[in-house]
Amino acid sequence: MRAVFFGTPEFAVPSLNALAEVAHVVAVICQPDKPAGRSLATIASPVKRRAMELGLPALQPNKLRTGEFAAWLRAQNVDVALVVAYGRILPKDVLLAPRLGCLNVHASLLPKLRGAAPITWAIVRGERETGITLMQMDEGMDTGDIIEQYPTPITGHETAGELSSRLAAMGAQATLALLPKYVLGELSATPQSESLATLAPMLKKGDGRIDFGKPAQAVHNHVRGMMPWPGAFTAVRGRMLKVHATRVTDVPSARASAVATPGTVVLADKSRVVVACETQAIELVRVQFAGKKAMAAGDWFVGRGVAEGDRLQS
RNA sequence: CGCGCGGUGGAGCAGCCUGGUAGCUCGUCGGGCUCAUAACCCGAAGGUCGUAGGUUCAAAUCCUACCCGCGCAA
Repeated sequence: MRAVFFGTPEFAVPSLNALAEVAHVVAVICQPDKPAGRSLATIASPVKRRAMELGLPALQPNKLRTGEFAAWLRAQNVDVALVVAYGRILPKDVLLAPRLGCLNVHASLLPKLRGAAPITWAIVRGERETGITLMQMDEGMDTGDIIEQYPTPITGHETAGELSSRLAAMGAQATLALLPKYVLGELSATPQSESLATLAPMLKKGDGRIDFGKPAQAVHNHVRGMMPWPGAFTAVRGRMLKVHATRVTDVPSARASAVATPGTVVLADKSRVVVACETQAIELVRVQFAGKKAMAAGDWFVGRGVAEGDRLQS
């Protein structure tokens, strides 16, 4: 089997490894390197680095819609293209270039959570189950016919980063198990049911801001979902505060009578810091100020950076 | 040269501007108290103040260079 791989971030690396095992990978296509990091140094994407390790040629076209790229792809004479978190919409001529079209590993149980950030939104919305879907790509945003799905439960404490690792591994398993069969024509595909579709839009600046006006469970889901990127945050005493880990709890009965406007610190001692939410309360387990390292809530209190009655600005 | 912050006993911080005995809240260890407590009381150990130079009678504090950690932005 001859194939090409489209992908860019860490999530796609296991699938690239899997593809390299079951196919002759003619080329790896990823997004152009961009300046990143504190010094604005340009760093190669995880997929590009892995491609180089595997000795595979990496391409980083700036534009796919010129017709030029599709022509090049047709000339490669591949059976199939595997697309995993490439980060760009493929035009029709590219989709049709491989003999059997393009397949996509998507990190949700389609038609739920179509879009760029399915893992984050699965956690933020409190889904109990998610998974990966192998599908035939069409021109829509994650609207293609489904070949196979692998479900997995979402535990109550895992972050988007942790779930992402698990799903990336599942994507690799799917590639390993299903791609050869697909190329042999042994698998069929089923259209998605449009009525069940939901969206998982790309994360924007500020999506990480915490709203304590929601139930504690929702705040907890938000914090887990935004971890490690873009990170959940709020502000205390005029300083930006990242929230790394939380725990749903109740406002201690002794304090229940206190003013518990959402966002108010209702308990702060050397062991924990608890903030009122719309219902119940959220214990801030690990936090971080701009320019500082992450610290346990107890250390935050011991250093006198927080006290009962402080307000966190949602 | 993208912007900014920080590196002080094990932890989180103050002190630096206006050089001159190492401070605060915890933790640890020993002892005491209590039916009890992530409680309280008494005592103790533990620090080359990131590194290297410089200025000075004297540097955590002022100057220079470098190393490390981090936030924003991308």
